[in-house]
Amino acid sequence: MGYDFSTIEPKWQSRWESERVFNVTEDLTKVKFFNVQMYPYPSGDLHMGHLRNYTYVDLLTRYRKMQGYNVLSPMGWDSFGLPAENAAINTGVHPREFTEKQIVRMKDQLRRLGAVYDWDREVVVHTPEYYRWDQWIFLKLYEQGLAYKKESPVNWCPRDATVLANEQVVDGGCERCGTVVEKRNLSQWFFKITDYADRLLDDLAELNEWPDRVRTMQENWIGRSEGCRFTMKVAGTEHSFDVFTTRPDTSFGMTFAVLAPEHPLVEELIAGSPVEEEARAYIAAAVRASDIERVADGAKSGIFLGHHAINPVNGREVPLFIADYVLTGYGTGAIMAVPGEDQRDWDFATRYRLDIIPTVSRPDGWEGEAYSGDGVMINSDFLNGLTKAESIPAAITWFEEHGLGTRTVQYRLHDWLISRQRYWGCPIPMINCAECGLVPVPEADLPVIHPDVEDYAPKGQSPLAAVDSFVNVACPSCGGSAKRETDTMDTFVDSSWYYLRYCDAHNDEAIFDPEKVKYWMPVDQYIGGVEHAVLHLLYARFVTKVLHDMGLVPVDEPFARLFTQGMLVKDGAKMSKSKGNVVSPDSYYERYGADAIRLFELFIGPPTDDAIWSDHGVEGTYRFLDRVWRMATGSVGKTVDRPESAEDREVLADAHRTVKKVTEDIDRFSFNTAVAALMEFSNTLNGYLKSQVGARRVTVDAVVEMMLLMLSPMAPHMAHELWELTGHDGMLAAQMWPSWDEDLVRRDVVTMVVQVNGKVRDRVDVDVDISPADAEATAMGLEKIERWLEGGTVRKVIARPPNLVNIVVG
RNA sequence: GCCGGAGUGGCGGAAUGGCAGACGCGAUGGACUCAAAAUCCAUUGUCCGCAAGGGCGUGCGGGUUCGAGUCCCGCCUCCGGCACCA
Repeated sequence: MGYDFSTIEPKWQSRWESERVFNVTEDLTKVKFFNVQMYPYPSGDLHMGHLRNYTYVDLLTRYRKMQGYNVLSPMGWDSFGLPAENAAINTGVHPREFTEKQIVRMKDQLRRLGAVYDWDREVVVHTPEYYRWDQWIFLKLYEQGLAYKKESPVNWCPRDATVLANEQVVDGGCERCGTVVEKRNLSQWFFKITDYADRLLDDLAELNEWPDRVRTMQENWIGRSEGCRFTMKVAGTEHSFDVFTTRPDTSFGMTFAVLAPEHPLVEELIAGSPVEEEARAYIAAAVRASDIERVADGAKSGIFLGHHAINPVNGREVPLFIADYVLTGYGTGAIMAVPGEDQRDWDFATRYRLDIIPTVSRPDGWEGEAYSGDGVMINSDFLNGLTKAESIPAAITWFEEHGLGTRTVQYRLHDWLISRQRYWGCPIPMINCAECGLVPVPEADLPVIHPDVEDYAPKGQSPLAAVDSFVNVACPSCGGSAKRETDTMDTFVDSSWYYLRYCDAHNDEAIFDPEKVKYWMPVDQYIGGVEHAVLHLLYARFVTKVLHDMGLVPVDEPFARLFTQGMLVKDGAKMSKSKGNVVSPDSYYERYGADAIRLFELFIGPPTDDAIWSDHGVEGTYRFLDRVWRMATGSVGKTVDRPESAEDREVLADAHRTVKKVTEDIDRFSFNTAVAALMEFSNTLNGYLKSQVGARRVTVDAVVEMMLLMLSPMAPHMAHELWELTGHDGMLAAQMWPSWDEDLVRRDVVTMVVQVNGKVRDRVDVDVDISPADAEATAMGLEKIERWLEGGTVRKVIARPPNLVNIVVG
């Protein structure tokens, strides 16, 4: 009977489901393991790149379960968002219908891979059951002042006709469609993530089980800078403005000052002035330009405002400019310019022939550019003679003592812009009343149901605004007529807390039962793509901290251990629909089956690294599985009953060594070498089964059993079928992971390498406990070695028994 | 520019400072077959040599060490992230 995966696979898939093998409840007698992958957007077809991730997650679910953990591995759908809406615009199919069809398809594909989940806890974002609690979270943030509406310059994608969060602007373009993002002044909803900037930064230190890469990316994104903020007066006026600098030590080198074109003071300074017209044109151009356009040419331009600012450290009056290299969104939107120590200021000063006064002594020969390195202070009055490191705090102290400035911390992180002018998202639960202003929807009125519309096309405001029955509402406060907020929430709000909902997915009284969250949280293993390093992973940490501060979640970091898998690459690009290089698993399912695909996904390379797709690879893992099948079903060699021989014992010992290796490899996420170890053992077993005397039946039974246990998380269908065929009771998934016997693993005789001057010249089998002296003697006595020693003097012998002896000859 | 990561056979990749190339793919030869597929066996870094054997070899140049793919210093190339962030 051959390896017929096409009947085996559906059989076990339905048994795992119908026998509820992977459905769990809170069980205080067991150690929990909360295994979560970043839930997918239901985009339809899964390709080989997706299957890699799903295989990793499923392997861990099955492996940890066999180790006795109470494993929760849930699944959900990030089902709000632009793709469904765009599909609706193109095809006229309602996003809900489109999305729900995709979910059905994807579930089917997960099933076909043999991926198992606790489907009782399925979370579907676009259902009122779920998004109701998005709205609830919004209200809680609003209560605490952590959600607010404000007019500010925001990123606008003209193609998707919606605003975007800073995190969703990639290389100056829209994360979704790539269109160059514009700046617009709009009134938008924000979450005040900057209140948590320090904690989000500091707590990264606790996340030891996160990849350094991700931690560094978050660190850079939060972008904490320590420095000094001080006020500068505009000479001859009542006006003043604040500047922020990380280099207060260079204040004596200030030779001009710059305001961002959008700075509020600019209007007052130019009104009625000779430069008004020129300045207005410059400002208009700067405001209109996208960020990348502003950066593009690299040349610094600006306009002298006809005013001077007073440098507080020495009273010097310096010319005041507007220039678009100063950004309105960072610091105070105004700078003191120190061309001697800042290259941007240097470039500007050179162009406009402004003074350059060095304040830090240069290395010999340094000229033609700004110097930002270390040195001794010069031209700097009371700072002269100090080093850069000494003079930064000294300068801040001076500002503080004179009441002119303060030590401050500046973040690159901005508040999270969460409102979107699109249809397919969670409605923001706010009402605008002419009498009462902004009024939150009372909790009892949640959910604010997302209404159907006829026309999904983006128009610069949410399509919901066209639904009169949705928009017009009685004010919850005064009862008068009022209008609903029609913007929807960024889908990253949905995904910032879904893992918490898994703990209690269908609670309709509360967002979740804190007791259940207490049992399951934190997520023990979180798996997903590194592309979420600063988006989702930062937002999720923020929301968890807020809910923690509210006393709802016991932990203040959601993900104890993070694993970011590499991408699957084909034809030099990440496998993706948009690149048109996807490999569909369909034909591979038909030819080789799910287990061979899974095994190849594991074997293809280190999970953290990108891997290159190879059409032949699956064939290799299929051959391996087919060989295991034949060995386990007795069609290879013959077995006999006889007492145990040394050879039998060695095969058993090898099986134990394999268990040890596979266990350690899975624990360190080295799945490719775990598979290789199993292949290696199968080669050993194959040779043993074909041995002249015949393999010993008891030994074969024992090692095949171990092999099936190890294969269970990797190639579960075949392993389960063979488990049953070889006469075992109970389902394989419910068995314990095998352990190994250290006495068997230990080798009595090992191969010792003998080197002469570091080059391997011979090998010899020795007792594992050989003493250094005996090892040396054995090595020196080898015929081949003696030849290498002839004519030389032995200077030194390094003995590292039982592995190596190195003889140094001079 | 700054911050990460990586460079090993024809290919994917292995290797707590101790036998470089495990395992797999591909290739070559053989067995089985009328033939093919499947399967099985063998070979497969490179150079010299009939062989025994030896030389060389982990991006480049140095160093530490009895011994370096691995550690240190200086480069090169590629990939990723951040970037007029004051």
